[in-house]
Parts: sequence; C-alpha cells; structure tokens
Amino acid sequence: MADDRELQEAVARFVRAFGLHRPDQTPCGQPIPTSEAHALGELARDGALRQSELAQRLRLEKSTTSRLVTQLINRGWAERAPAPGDGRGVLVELTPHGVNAAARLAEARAKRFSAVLDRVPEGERAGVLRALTILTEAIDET
Amino acid sequence: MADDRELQEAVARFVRAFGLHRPDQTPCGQPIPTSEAHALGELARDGALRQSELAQRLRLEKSTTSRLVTQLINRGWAERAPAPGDGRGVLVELTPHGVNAAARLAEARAKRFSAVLDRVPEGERAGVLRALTILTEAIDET
DNA sequence: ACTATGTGGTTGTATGGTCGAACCATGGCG
DNA sequence: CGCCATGGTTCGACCATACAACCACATAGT
Repeated sequence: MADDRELQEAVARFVRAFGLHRPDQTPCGQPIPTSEAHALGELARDGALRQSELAQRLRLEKSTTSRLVTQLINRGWAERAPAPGDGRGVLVELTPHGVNAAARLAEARAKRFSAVLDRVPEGERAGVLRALTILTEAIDET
Repeated sequence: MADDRELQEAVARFVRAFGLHRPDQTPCGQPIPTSEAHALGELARDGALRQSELAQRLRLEKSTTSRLVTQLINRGWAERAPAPGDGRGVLVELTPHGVNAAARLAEARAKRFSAVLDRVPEGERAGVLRALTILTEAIDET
C-alpha cells in the first residue's frame, strides 16, 4: 500500500513539529526532561510504584530507570522505600513536593494541549483522540 | 475540557510505544539514529538541499544540523558542495551510496508501518492518517 | 568604496537520553 | 544448602540537542 509512505511522513512530521526530538524539555515548553515528565505522570496518577513496574510502563531498561528515579529524588520529588514483602525491590513514591510539581506540570500540559485542540476543528477532535489510541494499540501488537 | 488529559496520555503512550524515546535507532528497528533517518528521508525525496533548509525542516539548530550532515558524510552517504550563487552556503546532496541507504531504510520503514497498518481496522486507516495530519497542523499553528 | 549589520556554517561546551554488561543482594527451588 | 532467576546500581559508550563564540560572505546605506 502507498498509505505506508504517507503514514511514515505524517509520523515524522508530527514528531518534529511537536518537538519530541528535544530530550531536554517537554513539548509543552516546561524545562523538565521528557522522561522525568512521563515518570512524574505515572507516579502522580497511580501512586507508589515498584521501580520495575515504572520501567515497564516507560519502556526503559532497568538501569535507565534507576538513574531516572535518582534524578527525581535529587529534585526532591520522590523517595525510595523498601518494597513490602520483597527485600530486593524498591518502591518509588512522590513526595508532597513531587505531587506539587506533577500538578504544575499537568497544568502546563493541559494549557498547551487545549491550545492545540482549539486549532483542531470541532468535529475532528474525537477522531484525533481515537486515532492516536488505535495507532498506539496497533503498534503494541506489532 | 477533559479531552486535554486524554490527549496528553494518548500522546505519551504513543511516544513510548513507538520507541521514540530511543535516539539511537529508528522505530523501525534500523540501527541508524532517528535524526539521520529523517535527514536521509528529506534528501532522498527532494534532492540537494541547503543546509539551512534542512535545519528548518528538521527543526534543528544550525549547529546540530552541521554535525548531522558531517555524520552522513562520514558514512559516505552525502557530500557537501558550495551553494550556487552564495559563497556562504552549503549544498548537501546524497551520494549514490546514500541514495541506496535511503532506499533500504524506506523499505524497512514501509515494512514496519504496513505491519502496523494491518492492525488498524480497515475502516479506521484513513482516519488515523487524517488525524495525524490535522494534529500536526494544529501544533504548527500554536 | 567602505563600514555596519545580517545570514550561513563550524566548533566548543554543557546537558539530557538510552542501552548493555558487570556486579551485588535477595528470593525461590530442588 | 547450592543454583538459578529477579530487582537494582554503577560504569562505559554512544547519540541528541541547544547556546555561544567565531569566521566568512552578503547586503544595504552613507
């Protein structure tokens, strides 16, 4: 199919336009690395997580995750605690400070995204959301 | 709107699922850095480009672009030539070798993307493509 | 013409990202 | 009680990007 080629270019353009190639800041312009932002999001939404669980969700290697968590801790946003029932594991949890940071981040993100959504024609919004989800699922199955 | 939040998460999941956080390889598993792949794509599609033009398309700083081009040259995929009519400029062009590499890359990409598209329900395909385009345009306007 | 300012590139510096391998501690099992 | 698997940490190597300083050429204005 020739759709392939179009999809490729569409994805590439999207990535670039959204600034996803800049590792040092979120697409929302917040001066915090993308990975940290994603981690913060997961922890804010679901509470304490095992480090290994976090790695899985972020699709990162355990070594990378370890370092990432250390960075969050250095910012005073998270803490490590022994995992209950498993002496090897580590539980990562946001500090009140971290919860706060996550909230600020979410707000900035919401602002940016709603600005973007505003430019999306009313009737297309649901479709856009739906398409991204479908695409992600398709990728996951591959 | 609450759509914001959903869009955020949809994008984040998409980025991770597609492996866009790995700068050292394309989402298609090719052992070539994402940026080089994108550059190769532009040059293969539109022929020789001014380095500044390439920077603009890839949304990169001129310094980054300069280095990127140097890498392509080191691989034997591109050449620099003086820009006609402007003693300052540089024209970047693929070598036959580079054209070849671009073709191989495009093939691998097509393979991956068509696999993904296969998982997208028939009736949704057009919508997915359309959504990405609309979203990219919306981002550009922001 | 000659100077002032702008544009295109290159190089140096600093930051951030990711992985894989080596290594340690704890858990689970025959 | 050994043996192998699992969760983490640390180290080394590689890539990406931006910003600033610096050079060369272009262009406009006096």
